[in-house]
Amino acid sequence: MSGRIKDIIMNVLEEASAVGALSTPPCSFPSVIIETPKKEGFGDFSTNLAMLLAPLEGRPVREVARLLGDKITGASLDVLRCEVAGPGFINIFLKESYWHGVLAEIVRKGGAYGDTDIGKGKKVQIEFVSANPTGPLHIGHARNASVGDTLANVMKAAGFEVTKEYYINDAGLQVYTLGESVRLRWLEMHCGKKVEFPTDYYKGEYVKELADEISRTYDSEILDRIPAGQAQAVPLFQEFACEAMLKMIKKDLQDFGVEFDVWYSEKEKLRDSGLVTGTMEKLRDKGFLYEKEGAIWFRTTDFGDDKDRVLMKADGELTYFASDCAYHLDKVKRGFSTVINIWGADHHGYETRVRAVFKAFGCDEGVLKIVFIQLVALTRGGVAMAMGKREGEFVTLREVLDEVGKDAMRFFFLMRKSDAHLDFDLELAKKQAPENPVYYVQYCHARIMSIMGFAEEKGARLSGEPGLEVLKELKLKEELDIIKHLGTFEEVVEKSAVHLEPYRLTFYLRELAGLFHPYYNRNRVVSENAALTLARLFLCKAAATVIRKGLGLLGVSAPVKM
RNA sequence: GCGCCUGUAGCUCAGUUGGAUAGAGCAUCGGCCUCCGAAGCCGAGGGUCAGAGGUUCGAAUCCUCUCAGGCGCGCCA
Repeated sequence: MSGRIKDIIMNVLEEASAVGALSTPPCSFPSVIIETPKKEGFGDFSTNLAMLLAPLEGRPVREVARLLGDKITGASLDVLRCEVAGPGFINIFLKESYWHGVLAEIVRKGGAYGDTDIGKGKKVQIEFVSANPTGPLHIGHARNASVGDTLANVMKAAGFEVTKEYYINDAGLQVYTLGESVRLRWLEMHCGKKVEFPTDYYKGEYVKELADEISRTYDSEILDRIPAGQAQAVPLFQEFACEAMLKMIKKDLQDFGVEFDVWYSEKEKLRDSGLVTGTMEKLRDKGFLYEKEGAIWFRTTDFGDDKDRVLMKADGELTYFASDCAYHLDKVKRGFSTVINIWGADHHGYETRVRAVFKAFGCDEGVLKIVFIQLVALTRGGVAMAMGKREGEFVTLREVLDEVGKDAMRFFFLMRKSDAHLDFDLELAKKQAPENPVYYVQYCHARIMSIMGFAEEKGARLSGEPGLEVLKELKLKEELDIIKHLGTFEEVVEKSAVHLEPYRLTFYLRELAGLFHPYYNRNRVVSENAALTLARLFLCKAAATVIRKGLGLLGVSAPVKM
């Protein structure tokens, strides 16, 4: 909404330069920054333009500010007046009619309000969650999923073409270990054998469940005929377990409101297809590989890494990193202009390594963006809860989902910057009480819907789009404040997308609800005054629309009743 | 030891990317339902922005150093 004002100012600058009122040529103008001041009395918008321009002009700041202020006032009927304040800010005061126009536009756009085209249809890939299919998703994955999915929604709204992708790490040691873990449990539980269970194997209860399941699925004779040698026994267990885990993960995510466009199998797409070995050959041709102690190394130190990395181990197995080289190269080949990885913060040491791949192939490193997600500290009524997959004691996404629900979870996970620690208290998230912020916003929506229902009973019905004659009834400061806040929604969506910071949405929505609730408490929407009632109903409608849209981007429901 | 992240009210965090007198929520205390949803509202107290320098019209924000906490530093993923 500040865009129109910005245009006006840029025109003013160019014109002033053309007629000689400014000596600075248009090519060296500072970029025009419009702010919405946080203080009352500083106008609707303000700009620091004069402070940046004055040194170039070689004139006093206030003189330049006054000159520009006068011209801005004259340039648009929407501008009431401009004031020069403080060290040289130009504070711009707009007429009420400007804001009525903003409200009308929001109502007209409806559910499409908030959508912009700054992404210009650029292809973006967001890879997130990508948990190994070696166990159920835990609470950390839930945060990752919330951030990734909301970021995808926000970027779509901002006009990017987004592909959501889950990388399935279904080759290598971890899934092998899972298969072995299940096999050992099976031997123990269904063959009555005494087994030594290695400490670094998966110990969770779900491993035993898998052992049960496999014994039900397969004829015991088939399993019995498996020779004692592990190498042959494992594939059946491994595939079975991996598939079962993946199925569970997909179901968890679906119930959490997250759908992926692509499930990318490491085994199928990278290993079996020969993409990994092909990529290694290319690296070899470029001279970045060498052999040492029976392993094949990638000289990532050429690209800022602090040590070289193994691609093929001495035992002939490929490393996870080998796959990742091929995977990231493939992402670039698929034509994405931006590739976003959402990683747990414990992976940050991995970043330079992956960037080395881009550099080695001469790819623009700027296409890779990594969002780090800090750990979630889970508490119940303030008491810490244990985490950690290997220990077999972890809180799963499913448990929390069943207990507190999708809405509270998704909202809570976006109440903090991704790279900040997050305290998540189960008792609080569950509470249907004022200290639970998700209800504060949802309640606002339900309340507005209720008001509109009441209005309809009284015979006040909204139809079509509001004209300025109708909206001119909205004169209260509180009403204009709500419109102004509604007017920044597009900008919030854009900034969330561009800065990869979807958490901005939760703050925005809390602020919006924080403006509406007090307004409601002090003023009647539905009253004897028909004209005023109509105008206020339009205001309500716009607020509800934006809340619904915002919650929708977060993957949180906007209930009509609660 | 090296690298990344963090340090703002009692607690949990914002702070429009360098702007004007640093803001919310929770917690605490005191008020508000004959009237559209009290899951709400109104009011009060609370600060050496970890510390020290520097950059400039101007710093919570940028640079350097120190202190404190978290994470990472595998032929694991």
